[in-house]
Amino acid sequence: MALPREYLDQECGLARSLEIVGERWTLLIIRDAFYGVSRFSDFRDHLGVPRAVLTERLNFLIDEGVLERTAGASGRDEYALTDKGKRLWPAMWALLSWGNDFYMPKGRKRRFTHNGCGGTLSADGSCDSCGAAPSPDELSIHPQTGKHRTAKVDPVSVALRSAHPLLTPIGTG
Amino acid sequence: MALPREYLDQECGLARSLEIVGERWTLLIIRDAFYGVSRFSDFRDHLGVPRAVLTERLNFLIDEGVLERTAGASGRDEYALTDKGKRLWPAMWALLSWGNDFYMPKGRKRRFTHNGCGGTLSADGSCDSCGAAPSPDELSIHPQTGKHRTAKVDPVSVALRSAHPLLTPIGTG
DNA sequence: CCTCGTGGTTCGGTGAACGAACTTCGATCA
DNA sequence: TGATCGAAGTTCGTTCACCGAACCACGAGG
Repeated sequence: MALPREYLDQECGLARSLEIVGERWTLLIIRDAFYGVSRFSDFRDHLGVPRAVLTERLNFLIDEGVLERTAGASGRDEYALTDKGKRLWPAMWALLSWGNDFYMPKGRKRRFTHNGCGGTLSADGSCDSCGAAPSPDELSIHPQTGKHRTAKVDPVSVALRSAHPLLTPIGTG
Repeated sequence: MALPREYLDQECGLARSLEIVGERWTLLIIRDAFYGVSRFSDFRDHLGVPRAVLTERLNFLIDEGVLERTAGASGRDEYALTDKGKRLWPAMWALLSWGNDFYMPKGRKRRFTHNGCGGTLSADGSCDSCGAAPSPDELSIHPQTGKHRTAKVDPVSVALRSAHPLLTPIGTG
């Protein structure tokens, strides 16, 4: 298997999860999919992951039903989260939020807002305005307010410098 | 660094989190710490992780302030989660819950209950009885109801076959 | 027909993880 | 006192996943 050398006989949902999304790069690929990245070369350019690894991860996630591949317009493959994949949002947000709290300086955090009411997503995943726990398709991501250390020029980095709803394909050209 | 070969210039809380807890075994070690595992040999026997890797992970997590080491009674080292480590609980639970939903058969899931009211922890991290979102020190873990495929005999596996509050050292003798 | 971009595959090198053997140290036992 | 034991590592040779660079097949555009 392409698993991270399985976590043998750990009879626990966490071990099962880590066998699917616990390998290097996998959660960053899924994060980018939430951000609206859909094309092989965009994942590749934004993350800097080796092609062979990206190929393997995408195929594995498709096999597991986390992503699905469709032949997009102009023949280019497109990758998108399935419902099962979208249900990784709470885990994504919890990890992202913990990293924000302990490792990101104030001005460098990306902000997520609730589309309906305009509130900001707080650490526990609820909207600080209406109190609901929005699903990812009700959220938008906002660029960091601080200066960028290294101004990356790949289409995804550029697109993420303006506000953008989650799960909506990023304009790449 | 002992990092998983850093996720370079990903200016994102998720990438930062993964540099701390994204390496193989790390989240399982933290899970066991939530379950009350505190001694080197118990982590080792329960997880089956190589000694050298366990040494490295524990030291790294201590350096990062996720765990702390204390000289326990009888001279044995003891490891416990810090407050920073405990704040990984929402991420832990979200991943565990996703794995439960998609990969664990009904009878094999461990149940978590809210100590005060006796309610069961639901997928979104709230108590299905009182509606609160309990912190880990308000929770207890309950054994799986189904038959065990392989009856492991290490002290931690044995202890987890009966109900036990989280973050409370497991009796190992 | 030639060129370019996309989405790969192949390949040699490197570093991390693996299991087994060995070491150190304090407590226990004869 | 000397022998034994277990806990917590360290060392070591092998294996395996990840890495970057090069190569390849295909379709679109000129």
